[in-house]
Amino acid sequence: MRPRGEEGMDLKELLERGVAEIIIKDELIKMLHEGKPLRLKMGFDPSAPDIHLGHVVGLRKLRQLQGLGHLVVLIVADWTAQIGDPSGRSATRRMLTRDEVLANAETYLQQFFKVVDKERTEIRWQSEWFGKFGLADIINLTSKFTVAQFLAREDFAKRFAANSPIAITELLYPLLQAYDSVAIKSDVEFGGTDQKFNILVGRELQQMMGQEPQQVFLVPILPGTDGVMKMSKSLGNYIGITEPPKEMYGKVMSLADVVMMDYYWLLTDVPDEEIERMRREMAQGTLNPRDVKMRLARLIVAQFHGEEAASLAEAEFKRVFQQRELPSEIATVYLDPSQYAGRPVNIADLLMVTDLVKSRAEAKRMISQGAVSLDGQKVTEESPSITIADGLVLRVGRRKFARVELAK
RNA sequence: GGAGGGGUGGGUGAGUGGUUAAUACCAACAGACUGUAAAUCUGUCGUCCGAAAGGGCUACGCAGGUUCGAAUCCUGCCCCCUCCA
Repeated sequence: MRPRGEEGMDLKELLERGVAEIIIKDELIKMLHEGKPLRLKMGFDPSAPDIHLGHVVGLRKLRQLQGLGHLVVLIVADWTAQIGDPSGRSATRRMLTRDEVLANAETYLQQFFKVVDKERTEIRWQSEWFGKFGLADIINLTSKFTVAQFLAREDFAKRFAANSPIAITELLYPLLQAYDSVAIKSDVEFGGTDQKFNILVGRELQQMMGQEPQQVFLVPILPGTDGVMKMSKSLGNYIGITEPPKEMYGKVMSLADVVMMDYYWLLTDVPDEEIERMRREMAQGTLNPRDVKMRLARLIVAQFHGEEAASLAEAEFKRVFQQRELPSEIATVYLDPSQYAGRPVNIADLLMVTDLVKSRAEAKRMISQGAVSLDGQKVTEESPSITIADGLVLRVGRRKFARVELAK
């Protein structure tokens, strides 16, 4: 599934809708009018192979520009991934083996091409050029920049002022990224607003090495499902593009209302005027935000799973969460008859063996909170036992279900 | 090389001998309500036994020790950070 409407998309809209900043916009427009295919640089860190909606914001822009005939150059940062981050501050940036890099790259590409056109993409491995880099090359590279230049970056300046550590590798990283731009002769580099500094370093290095400096295309950072922090896997507030339709739909529905319209703006093709209209009508109270969010959920699921899956996910959502009925499919757990047939079974035990709770303590908590039901009947006793009948449906809270059956 | 600060439950971060399974905030989970898995309110939030009352076990970087009793004191070790050189 690909975002719709990218072919022949209005240039003005392409450069404004869902865009944070373009440096230098006039030059980019000029380049786009010249008609020759531009090289659109996008980097990928193989230590984090899963793509979530936050990444999709930029990928949609790539796709739209591909629609105008331009070429995406995807850089697999295999070389830096194999160095790792020796500062050890982040467990996510550990050193990867060659095999891990390859496996992650494969996963990534598979997801990447759900949004970006494979036919108009060139894949480059960073080790192509850094593989033959020596110490002299690195010193040569660092000699082109000063500490003052780096302190111009707000993040570094703040940390420096606050006596917080700044690892040398953190200074090296933008240089490597900048050299990538030189290596592939990038015309435009894409990234979130947090990449501004790094991408600008790329511009400078290209100029120093006699290339035309790349343009900088920055997209806004997408807020996560909590509506406060940026979407990221480590914060657990993300929606992955390979998540199943139901899950994806549900997660969109769990978005804080305040960021709903950002999602429309950044991740859908709903026209600006219509977004404005919805915003207005919700403020007036004539439009139910729930319906606006349901439409959003549907649009997003459809992008990755198709219209049909989106409809099914929506129907399922209505059934399970709005009407509190059972989902269409419930996993069946088969129990050993010699242990469970024809005798009373403690419900807490049953919740354990069906994996609906993590511990007996949790099971008791759930029961006392009135979260447990059997065939739709709420469990109210403190320590209930039942005799198992085939097809019995257990429910814990709103989202967890299991059907039990005695194994034959 | 020298001086100092610190490692606490998913996260931030209190707590300097007992009433501390450990304040608070965030996240998470449940319930109510609703406009949705939004917002709000209430509750829960190590685990095992127990219907419950209650009782075990495990937990404050690691290993020992002092003590009736330690996250808190002592010793050693590991790790992180800051400053001076």
